[in-house]
Amino acid sequence: MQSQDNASASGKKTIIEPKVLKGFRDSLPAQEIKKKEIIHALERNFSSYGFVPIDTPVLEYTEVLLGKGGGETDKQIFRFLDNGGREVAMRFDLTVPFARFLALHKNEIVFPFKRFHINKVWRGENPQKGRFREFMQCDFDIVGVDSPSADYEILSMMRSSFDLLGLGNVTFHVAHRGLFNAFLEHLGVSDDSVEVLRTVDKLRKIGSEAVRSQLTDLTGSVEKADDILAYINPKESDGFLARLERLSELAGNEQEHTHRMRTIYSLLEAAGIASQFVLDPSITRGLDYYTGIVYETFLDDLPSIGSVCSGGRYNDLASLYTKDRIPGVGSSIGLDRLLSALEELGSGILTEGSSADVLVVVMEESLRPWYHSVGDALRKLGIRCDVYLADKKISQQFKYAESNHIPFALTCGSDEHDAGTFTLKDLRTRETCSGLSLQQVAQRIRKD
RNA sequence: GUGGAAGUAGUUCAAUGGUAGAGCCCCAGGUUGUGGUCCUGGUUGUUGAGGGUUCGAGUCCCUUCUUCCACCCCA
Repeated sequence: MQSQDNASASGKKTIIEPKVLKGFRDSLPAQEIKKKEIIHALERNFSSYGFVPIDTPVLEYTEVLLGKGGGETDKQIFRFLDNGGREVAMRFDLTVPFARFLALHKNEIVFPFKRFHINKVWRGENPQKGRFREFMQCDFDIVGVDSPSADYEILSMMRSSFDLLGLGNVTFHVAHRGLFNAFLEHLGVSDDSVEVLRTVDKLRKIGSEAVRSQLTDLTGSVEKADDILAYINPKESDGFLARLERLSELAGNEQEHTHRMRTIYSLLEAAGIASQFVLDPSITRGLDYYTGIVYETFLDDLPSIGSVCSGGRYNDLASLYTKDRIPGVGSSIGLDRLLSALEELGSGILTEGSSADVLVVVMEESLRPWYHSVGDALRKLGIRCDVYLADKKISQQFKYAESNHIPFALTCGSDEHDAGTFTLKDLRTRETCSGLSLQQVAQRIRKD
């Protein structure tokens, strides 16, 4: 604003186009308030399980993020030389930095260690529906212990998280990577296991027939392709345990992983939440570091959006950075995708994002000091209070409140000032109540 | 990275190759010790950007950017 004079003095001012980068976006208050609400709800839930928050730097050494292999040119990560000539990269997930974090701080951490991490990550891939170059990820993991209890607790926390977001209609599809690998070994195709896993992972997307032909190409055998399809397509009628037994048989009566899954399931049953968990052997997760249980989460009311929370057990994640073996199990919520799902489903959890509980209307400019003191008094009573800051007509002030979804207005003039009473107006019903004390005002607002 | 569609006011959309418009929003004013109606007036555009064809381009052609959709990929 101040620069306008300078600009006119020097003729035309050059305007810089206020654009944002491809795949990046601003978040306006209406959006940001909702996002923060979700995050707070999740944080409260995680804390209630004894999880603690951590953070890691946005930038890491490129070699740390890419790992030793680092051969793949496709890695779509933001990387550059910093001013000191260091090769740096922006984190593309929260898991790899966490592994580095564990290796570095393993002696300062008490295991089992339960942490959550909600923050932004960056990937340079092409943006499309629900996929951006900058997005929020929400990770929660238990490391330092390889037990069914830990596996169960992550699942339990996933369920309670969706429940408290008003998304009770979710189904968790779980499988076991170790069991699947045992099956592939039994079948004699373990050499191609990574490719097979990736192909199987596409089942939901490209369908049975396409997967079958791809598997045939991959294994060079129609029989083997059909065997794999038989593994990943369980009978509809079978329940969790019946499916598990069948998978175990197909894997040559595999015992260890089968037993683990049985134990996890019994924990889910004991908690009374087993019905929301489906054994779905087609879930593999494309990532190759998973070794145990893996899972993806689908909204029953909006399956088209895909998985909104996925993860699994990895028993050698930190091995890139330390000789110590640090087992872990964790899960990750795609917050942006979840938020768009909540909006599409019209979830009641998302309020309209009010900036304050009450607006103190400035009826008379001369009373402005008093209005400010009333605001302070209400804040001390725990009320979010907005005192109108400009010199505008009352109608404008009401419009301001409406635009910001502020539910109440305090409309007091000299009469109230002299009498020491307050008039509160409910802006939604337009009901006005006069002669209130400040405590009564706070009480009415709180009751809302 | 590959392919398809689309970009016009803050927003939603118009405009046979012939002067860029409307609704909503926004702003100012009128009326009112308390805003939803009403009245008056007003702002808003390098038609995403750059080039070309044409007497003339929002419209046709090329390039580029962005968005959306699909593929690839998803550590």
